Amino acid sequence: MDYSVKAGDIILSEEHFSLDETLDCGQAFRWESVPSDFFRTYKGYFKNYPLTISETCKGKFILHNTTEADFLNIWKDYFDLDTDYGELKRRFSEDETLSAACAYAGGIRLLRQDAEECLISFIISQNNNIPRIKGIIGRLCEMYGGFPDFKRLEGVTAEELAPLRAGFRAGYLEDCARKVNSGETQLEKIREMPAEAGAKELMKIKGVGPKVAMCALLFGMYKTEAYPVDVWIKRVNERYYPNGLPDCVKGVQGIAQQYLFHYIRTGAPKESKV
DNA sequence: TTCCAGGCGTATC
DNA sequence: GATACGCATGGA
Repeated sequence: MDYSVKAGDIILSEEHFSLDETLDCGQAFRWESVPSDFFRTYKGYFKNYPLTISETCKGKFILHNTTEADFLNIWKDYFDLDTDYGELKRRFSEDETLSAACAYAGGIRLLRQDAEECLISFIISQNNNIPRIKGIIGRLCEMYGGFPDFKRLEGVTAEELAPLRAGFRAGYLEDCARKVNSGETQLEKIREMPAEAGAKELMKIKGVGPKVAMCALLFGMYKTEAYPVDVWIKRVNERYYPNGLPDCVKGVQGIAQQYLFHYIRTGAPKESKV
């Protein structure tokens, strides 16, 4: 990673980074591609700090209207720019499937997102599709003038959330807000726990099962050993890893999961019937 | 019309 | 502990 300041913008070089592959791969739901003169431009947020970022060519980026202080304090961490993804991918290359997945979409990075936003977002994600998840979250942000933290959601009821059209998940959000605000669920303690113990704690919330808990830990608390298993990863496990994951992913299964998730959905050859 | 979407709660065995 | 089924909503 290398950067410079130029006319109020940050100019960033990072070889292992693609906006499409990182911001539109189902780990974050508040980034949208917008028209521009550049190869690609996205608008989105960390918490409620806005950013417009362009990819001008492979490995070259502009963070528009961004001070060096904001880059160093917010965006460098958010985009996980201190982690060497080249080194990670070299480790993954020991495994044939992961090697193919990294070759297919080598610009994926694991975002260091906000814990509260991720917990809420992945409760909404269950038995749902990505465009509709984005719609519900968009309406939530509209209702509260930005993504609400749990303090903002204190005492909220499923009825009050009806305009979101979140369906049966509204009741889950109500229970989640109540448990976090009462201190029954302590996210900062969970952040310090090993993933398995943290997941067990999160699963006391109604509507949080193993998959949502692991997503909250991986995406919202950078627990890289958390390995969320959804229908797609279940297919990966059955097809490529019937005897378990390879040793080379130890400790960073969650990052490997991102490459595998994207690969099995859009890149892997179709399974032929025997 | 039916099926599916980054699952989970509940009932039943 | 394993398995079957319903669940709100909306797009394909």
